[in-house]
Amino acid sequence: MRTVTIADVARHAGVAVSTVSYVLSGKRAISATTRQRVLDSVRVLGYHPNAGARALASKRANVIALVLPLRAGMNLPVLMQFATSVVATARQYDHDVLLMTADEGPDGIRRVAASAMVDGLLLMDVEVRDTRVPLLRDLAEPSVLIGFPADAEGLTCVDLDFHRAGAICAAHLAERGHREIALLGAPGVVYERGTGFAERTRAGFLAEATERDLHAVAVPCAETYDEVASAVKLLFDAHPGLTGVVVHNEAAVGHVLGALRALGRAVPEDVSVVAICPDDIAERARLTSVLIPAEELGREAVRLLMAKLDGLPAGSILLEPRLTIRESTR
DNA sequence: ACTACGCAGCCAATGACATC
DNA sequence: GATGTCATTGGCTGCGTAGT
Repeated sequence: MRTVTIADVARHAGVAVSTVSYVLSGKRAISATTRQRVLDSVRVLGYHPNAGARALASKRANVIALVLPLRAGMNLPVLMQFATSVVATARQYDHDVLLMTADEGPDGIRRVAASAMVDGLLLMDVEVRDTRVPLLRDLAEPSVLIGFPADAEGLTCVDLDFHRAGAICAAHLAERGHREIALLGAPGVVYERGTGFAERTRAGFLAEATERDLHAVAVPCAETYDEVASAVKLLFDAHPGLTGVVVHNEAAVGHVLGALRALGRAVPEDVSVVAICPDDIAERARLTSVLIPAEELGREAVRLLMAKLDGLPAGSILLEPRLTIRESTR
């Protein structure tokens, strides 16, 4: 059976092709009776617009690219929260999402953008010196970054204010009377790569600790139980007076708690723990935490990209972190 | 003023035909 | 036979306008 085109709908409804187009796009007023006749024909014939033809005529693909590197040390559940939120929000703006991983490198981004396959790009896991950033400046298509590169001039970026997040955690522990605190961060490779959020959390944490005259250390943290356990043991061997720990590593949170238990240190009686992680993880373990608002970040990123597609100015956004106090700190 | 129509144009792929 | 030129094709959008 031949696919149904807009011409079939027009014939069936007894109107012009352009009238059908206007009914469907809503860009011009069409009388209620004509409108209903067209919509009935659409339903009866089972018409769906041809995306290729629509892109040809409108110069809009109604597709955005989500560039997601899937590098070592990334936390997949959090990444999926972002991706889900991006796809759902894009649908609200009548856009679909093309998922790109990093295997193809900058060439892949260039190819997809230059071929008019997508109208705009969303980049996740942006590094401080991201090689993709210079490319984005040259591209005709608008883009939004989730994460901040070193030089964000002329770019639209969205992120949680991780510097503040690190500081808030240190401040909370200080207010609860802790004098010696530690940050267990992302895996080492993440710092070596220059991923902004990891570095900024550490900087904010250490700066706030210095400000409040605390003794503070920050160490990277792997994700298998054995590695976490030995890191935690080393930490307490080196700093026996440690009573406050901030964990900025979703995958390691559970292991850190297990390792503390194994060392005979009770939470929160002996050690207070603050996590920077999605709410569901913190909720499950009743941890005091700063939420990573993946859902909101994805939504805001799409919103900004859509604004840019409409030619509107779109400034960068830093979301203010919020601390939720649960049972793991005292 | 309002409604709906006609038609040019969007761009890459393909076919028809001419030239080397 | 390979190569070049040009018109046509596809589904849809949106400007300009005819008919009330």
